[in-house]
Formats: sequence, structure tokens, C-alpha cells
Amino acid sequence: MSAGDEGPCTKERRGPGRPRSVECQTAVLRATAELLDEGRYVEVTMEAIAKRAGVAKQTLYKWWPSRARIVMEAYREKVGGTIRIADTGDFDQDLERLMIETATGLRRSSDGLRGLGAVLAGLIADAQNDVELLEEFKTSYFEPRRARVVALVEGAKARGELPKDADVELVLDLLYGPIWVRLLVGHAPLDAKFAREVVANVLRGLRAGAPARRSK
Amino acid sequence: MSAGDEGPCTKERRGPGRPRSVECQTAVLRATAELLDEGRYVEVTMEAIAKRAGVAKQTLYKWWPSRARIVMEAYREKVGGTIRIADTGDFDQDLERLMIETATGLRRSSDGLRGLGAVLAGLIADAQNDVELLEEFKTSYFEPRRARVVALVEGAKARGELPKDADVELVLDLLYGPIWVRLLVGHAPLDAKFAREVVANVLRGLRAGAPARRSK
Amino acid sequence: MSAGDEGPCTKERRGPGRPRSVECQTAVLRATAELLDEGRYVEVTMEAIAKRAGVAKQTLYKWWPSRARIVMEAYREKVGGTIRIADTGDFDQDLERLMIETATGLRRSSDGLRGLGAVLAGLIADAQNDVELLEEFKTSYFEPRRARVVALVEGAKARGELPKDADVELVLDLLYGPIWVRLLVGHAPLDAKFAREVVANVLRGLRAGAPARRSK
Amino acid sequence: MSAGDEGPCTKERRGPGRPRSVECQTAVLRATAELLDEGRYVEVTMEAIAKRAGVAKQTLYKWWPSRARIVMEAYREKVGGTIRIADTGDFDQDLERLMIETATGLRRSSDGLRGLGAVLAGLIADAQNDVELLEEFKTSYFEPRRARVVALVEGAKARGELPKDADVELVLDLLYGPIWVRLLVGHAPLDAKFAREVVANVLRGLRAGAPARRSK
DNA sequence: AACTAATCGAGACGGTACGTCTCGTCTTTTT
DNA sequence: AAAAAGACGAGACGTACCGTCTCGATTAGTT
Repeated sequence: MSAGDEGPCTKERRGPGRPRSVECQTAVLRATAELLDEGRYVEVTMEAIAKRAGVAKQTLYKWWPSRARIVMEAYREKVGGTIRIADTGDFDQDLERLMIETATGLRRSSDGLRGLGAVLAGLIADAQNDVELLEEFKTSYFEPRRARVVALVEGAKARGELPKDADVELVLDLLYGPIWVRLLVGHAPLDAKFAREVVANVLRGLRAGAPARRSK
Repeated sequence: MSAGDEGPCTKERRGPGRPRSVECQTAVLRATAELLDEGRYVEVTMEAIAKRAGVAKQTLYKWWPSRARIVMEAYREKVGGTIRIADTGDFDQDLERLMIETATGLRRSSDGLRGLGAVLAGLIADAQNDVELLEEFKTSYFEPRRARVVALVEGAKARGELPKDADVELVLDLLYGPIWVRLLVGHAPLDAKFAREVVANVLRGLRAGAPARRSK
Repeated sequence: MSAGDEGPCTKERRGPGRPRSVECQTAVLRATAELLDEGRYVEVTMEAIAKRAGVAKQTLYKWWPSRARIVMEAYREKVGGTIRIADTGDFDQDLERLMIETATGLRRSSDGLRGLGAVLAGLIADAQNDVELLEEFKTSYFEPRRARVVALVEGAKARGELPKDADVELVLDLLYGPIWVRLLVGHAPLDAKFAREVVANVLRGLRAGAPARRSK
Repeated sequence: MSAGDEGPCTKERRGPGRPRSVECQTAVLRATAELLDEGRYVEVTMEAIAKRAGVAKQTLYKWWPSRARIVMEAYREKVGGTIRIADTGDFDQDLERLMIETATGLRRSSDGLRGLGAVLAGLIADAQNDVELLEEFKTSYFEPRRARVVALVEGAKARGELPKDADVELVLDLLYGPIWVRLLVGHAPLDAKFAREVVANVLRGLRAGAPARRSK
């Protein structure tokens, strides 16, 4: 992780120059989080973060490559451990719980602007116009989240709860895709019922025999 | 329209004043389309469109509320009829074909920047920071596309190819969601195979009996 | 006066076509006068005049070459006869009265924005960036006003109240110059006392013997 | 200030942050001067200055409140020391020389567009539509110039070359007014002869006894 | 009466400058 | 060396008027 100098004896015979301030980093992340809470994602500019954190813009650019990267870090700090994943052995239940928490956690507020959902939507939006950011997003947010589900799925496969040949990548997209669409468009509620139905449908689809074609 | 034919009335009773120039409109849309082809979505600025089209910026703002709105219109012109929907009576085949065309049509190019997919991604991105635009997007792009699938689904229901109680809204999200995720993140190919698998899984899920829970 | 056809017999052989509307003209001038009264000179735009008068911009450009020309005409209508010039035979008194009326008539209001003075200042300002307008200004406003003083001066010369060899052009500048400076800069009051002192000084200067040089 | 000398203090204690770039400032002023030389005052836009100087528009607005303010500064740099004022003890001669230089220095070129006169005229014009600018004009240009004449006049008073009770403000307007009128209207030449006559007339007026009234 | 020709309201249009915004970089002083 | 401070070039934003240009609807004269 970027800032944390662990130090040997904490003393560590430093060269000349002011050492990197940890307060600086936390101030930035706190300021970013505040701005995300208070206003819209688009208002969280580098300029605004710097001002709020009492930090020079240069310092931002020194430690973070982009606004979105700061947001991602601030976001992770805020919600990192929120969704506890439990592998109870009952895959269906575990998965359902996870997806319900994911969906409801991303639910947009009435004005469609605040909250984790808005932040994620903003990040996805930013990433569309910035290839490097998209990479960052994949690495830092997207894949870690999916990795947890992958573990669940592999466990389920091992226990025979899912067919051995299930394409995990496909499963993940089948599960997350519908949630993303509702997050990004907001045409229908992103609630527990929806999450349950998605999970149920996907699981039924995975378990139903290959001869899915009804007629003929 | 039959031969009503008294002339001015067929033109829907225009008020006084110079009428909107059609060349201007087409020039704008053509310029926008060109810019979208040549560069990245972010580079398609109002300024660039105006310059390319040989049009005053005011004219843009007069007829379109935002850059994204122009892009949407230019985009529609370009791909409006591309995906022909056929209701052959074989729902599975029709749906599969539609989703394959949708997916492959949105496929990102190697550099991840060009093409219809990039445009759609850019629009979705823009819409995240602009409530009105999101509304426009829903009305002008999102819902019309879905309406075609709704028709297919309702036909299938009528013919008994799908359960009568299937939630159409859910079905649509199950189908489009996975495609959107791959479009926006690009973590896995957006190809025909993927589309086929998504469709197959969703249909199996819809047709499998409610008692989907395998164990317990 | 421009439009007013007085004539049954003057007829003047007009061709076919709709004649120029008098209401239109008066509406424009009235609107302009209103705008001048209500706001600052700079706010009296072609657009604003057209809107207020309920007239098409084209019509403005058809009959007047520039905004300033309209203002001049509207201004003249408003104050044309305000300053009555009287040639009583007592040049000093006549001149003093004229200059007092001129000065006080141009006095700026407290906020320095309204009134005849502001209009004149605005016209002079406009004329600095428009050669043709400057010509118009000279012809339509500047010289007519001066012509009246010229008449007074010539009368005074004839009556021996002024030296025969006085340079009229110079006299006029000596008289009007100080007033213009105070009008345009507003560094000191443009009141009757000032006008009186200017007139007195100029007249003394004209009448004092050529050997003005006090010392060697 | 004596030799306090601890260094940074002599530089008037600047705070942190990048200091204002001197090259930037000089580039702006040089560019402005060039534009004034090459074209008409109206063509000297903020945009043009920025482009010519290779400077961002924002930088212009940061340091100068208006186009006219830049012009004034560029103008001062160009003509600051041009008119050397000499207090030789002979007031009449000093004044005459000063006013001749002033007048001829402002003389319009044949096309009525270039030169110091045009710049001054443009500034006066601008100031008519901008109260703050007028104030700036007074402070930065108008009053400093007049102050020099005030000094002359006061000297003359002390030496008995002018009546002790002469109203300096009035004298200044009597002297400068005629020049301004010719500058702004251009109805008659702004030459040495004119300046001489103005000075002669004003001085005669000031020295002639109060009973200027010839008749009665 | 039909045709012709001008006026006029309405408003679209290309153009240009405005003043503001945020970006990412650069240059100081301070710690 | 690392900060804070903030100047700077770049360039898009959305707005305001300009002066020109269609339109359709009058409103006369001329045929």
C-alpha cells in the first residue's frame, strides 16, 4: 500500500526532506468521501478534493493517477468490509444473500444521485473514457469482488451443487449483469426481490439439462 | 397518408419564421457520426461538431440539449435498421439471433475505442452525470430496443413457448445485463458464443420448474 | 422627417408593393427611447429594440444602418426642441443660457448611467469604433447643434460683440470641449456654475487683446 | 526604508506559491501593444491578446479586470515618458509646449484609426459602458496627466503668472476639453496651431479682469 | 380578379467574443 | 524531499449579439 512506511525501528535514518505525511493521505480520502456523500459524483473534482483536504493539487497527482483512483480508494475504505461473504456450505443461500446485499447496497436514492451506487456508476462512467482507469477499475474493484463469487461457485461445483462444466465467467456476468443494468439505467427497482429472482433464474438455468429447447 | 392534398396543411401547419434547415441538421449528424468514427467519444465535443459541420454552436444548443443527445440521434441514424427483428414463430431462434446481433454489433475493437459499442458506452457514461440525459437515453434508445424484445416475449408466451407468468422486465435485464457488463468492462469477449450461452441459460432458467432448488 | 408623406399632390409616383409602415417606425423609436430610459446604453441592443418594438430585426437593418443611428433618431425626437435658442441681441446672455442648458441637460444622474448625457456619451463611444457612425454623428447631431452657436457667434461678430477675426471652429471647441470632458469623465459637476465659468473665460479670452503674454 | 536587510523582507514578504510570471505579463503587454499598432482598437479582444501572447485567457482575467485595463497598461508602458514636462519658470511656454505635444501626440492618422489618439479614444469609449473602468481610467490615466499640469499651474500662481484664485479644475477642463473634442470627433485638425490657440485663449481669459462683459 | 412587388413579423443561421471552468503541469517558499 | 500555494497553458463550456438569410402573411399598385 502506498503510504504506510512500516519502518524497522520506526527510526530508520531518513534522508533530508520532509517525509510523506500520512495525514495528508487520510485527509484526501476523507475529503473525497465527504464530497461523495454531499454531492454528485461529477462535482468531486481534483480541485474540490484538494481544497477540501487542504492539500495541494500536485500532491494528489503525486500519489494518485486520477480522480477516479482516489474515489475508488476512498470508496473501498468506506465499504470495504461491508459485504461479508459467508461460505456456509449452502451455495444457493450464500449466493442469494450476497447478491441481495450487493443489489440493495447499490440502490439509488430517490433523487438518483447519492450513495454507493452513484459512486460505482460514476466510476464506470469515467472508465469509459479512460483506458487506464478501466484497467484500474478492473484490477482494484471489479475482479476482487468477482473473485469472492468465484470461490463460492468453485465450492459449489466441488460439492456438486453446480455442474462441473459451468463457465464461471459466464455465471458471474449472468448474475452481475442484470444488477448493473438497473444500477446504470434505473428503469426498475434494485431490490431484494429482484436479486432473488435473478439468482433463482440463473441457478435454474445452470442446473436445467442441456436440452433446454422446449419444443421440437 | 392518403391524398388529403391541400398542401400546406399536410406540412402540419408550420408557424412563421424561417424553417429549420434540414441541411444543417444532416450536416450536424453526419459530422457527429464522422467524429465518432474517427476518434474517441470524449473527443466529440460541441465545439468539434460545430466546426466540422460548419455550423454555429448556438444552432447546436438550439436543437439539441446536450452533446449526448446529438450522438444518440447520429447513432440512431447510423444503426437504426441494422438489427432486423424477425418474428418467425420460433422464439428461441429469433431471440438468439437478435442477441447475437446485438452483442457482436457492440463488440469493441482491439483498441477498445471505436464503434457502436464505444458510442453506447459513452452515452451510458454521460447519462450517469446527467439525469435528464438518462431520461432521454431511456426514452430514445433503451426502451425502444427493449420493446422489440418485449414483443417477441409476449408472442412466445401466447404460443406457450414461455411461461405465462414470466416477468418481462426481469427477462430483459437477464438478457441484456450480461452484454452490458462485457461492453462496459471488456473483461471477456462479446461474441456470438457468449450471446448464445446467455440466451440458453436464461431460457432454461425461465422454463425450468419453480422448484429450482436442487438439494434439500 | 423621413417617412411622413404629406402629400396628395406630391404623390411622387410610388411603385407597387406594400408601403413602409409608419407604426413600425414609431414603435421602434418609442421602444428605443424606453430602453434608453430604463437601462444603460449598452443594453440597448438591436435584439432588445426589435423585441420591445415587436418588430423584426430585418426591419431595423432595412431602415437604419446601425443601432446608434436609431438611438440618435429616438434621442432627437425626445429632445429635439428642448433647448430653444434665443437670439435676443445680447450675445453673452444668449450664449450663457444656451451653454447652461446644454450642460445641465447632459448632467449625469447619481448612478452615472441614465439620461441624455448617458445617451450622448454612448453615441460618442460607439462612434469611436465605427467610422461611418462617426460621420453620421457629425452630420446628424454634432454639426446641427454647433450650427446654432455659429449663428449666434456670427451675429455677435456683426454687432461687434466679438472680434471679427475670431475662429468660430475654435470658439466652439473652447465652449463645448470642457463640457464634453466632464460628461465623459464625470470628474467634476456639470452644472450651471461650471457652464457660466466656461463661457466667461472663453469670452474674456476672445476679447482680451492679442498681447496675451503677460511677461516678456 | 533603512537597511533592515534580512533579505526576504526587502521583497515585501511574498507568501508561498508560484510567483506571478513576469514574462507572462510582459508578453501580454507586448502583444497588446502590437495589436494596437496593427489594427483597430475593437480588434484588440481578450481572445486575440491571449493568442498573440501565448497565454491562457484565464491568466488575463486573473490579472486584469478588463480588456481596457490591459490596453491602459500597455499604453502607459508605450508612452509613459514620452511627454517630458519641463518647469522652466516660464509658465506660458511650458504649458504651450506641453499642450502642443499632447495634441500632436494624439493626432489621428489619415484613416482615423491608429495611434495613441485612437487608443485613448477607444479607452474613453469603453469607459462609457463600464463604471469601474471609468474609475480606473480616471485614476490611472486621467488624473496623473492632469496632476502634472496642476503642478505647473500652481507654480505659475506662486510666481504671479496666474491669478491666485484661478480654479485649477476649471483650467484643466478648458485646456483639455477642446483637444478631447477634436480627438473624439475629428472635425478639425489636432495640430500645434490649434493647441497654441487654445492655450492663448485660455490664458487670456484667466488673466483678463473679472469684468469681462464688454457691453452694458 | 389576378398578378406583381414591396413590407413586415418571425426566427433560423454562421460567426465571433465573452467570461468561466477544470485539467494537469510548473515554480516558488516552507517545513 | 515533500508539502502547500497557486500561477500557468490549454481548451471546452454555454451565452450573447451581430448581421444575414429564408419563410409565410400582408398590402398596395399594375394588368
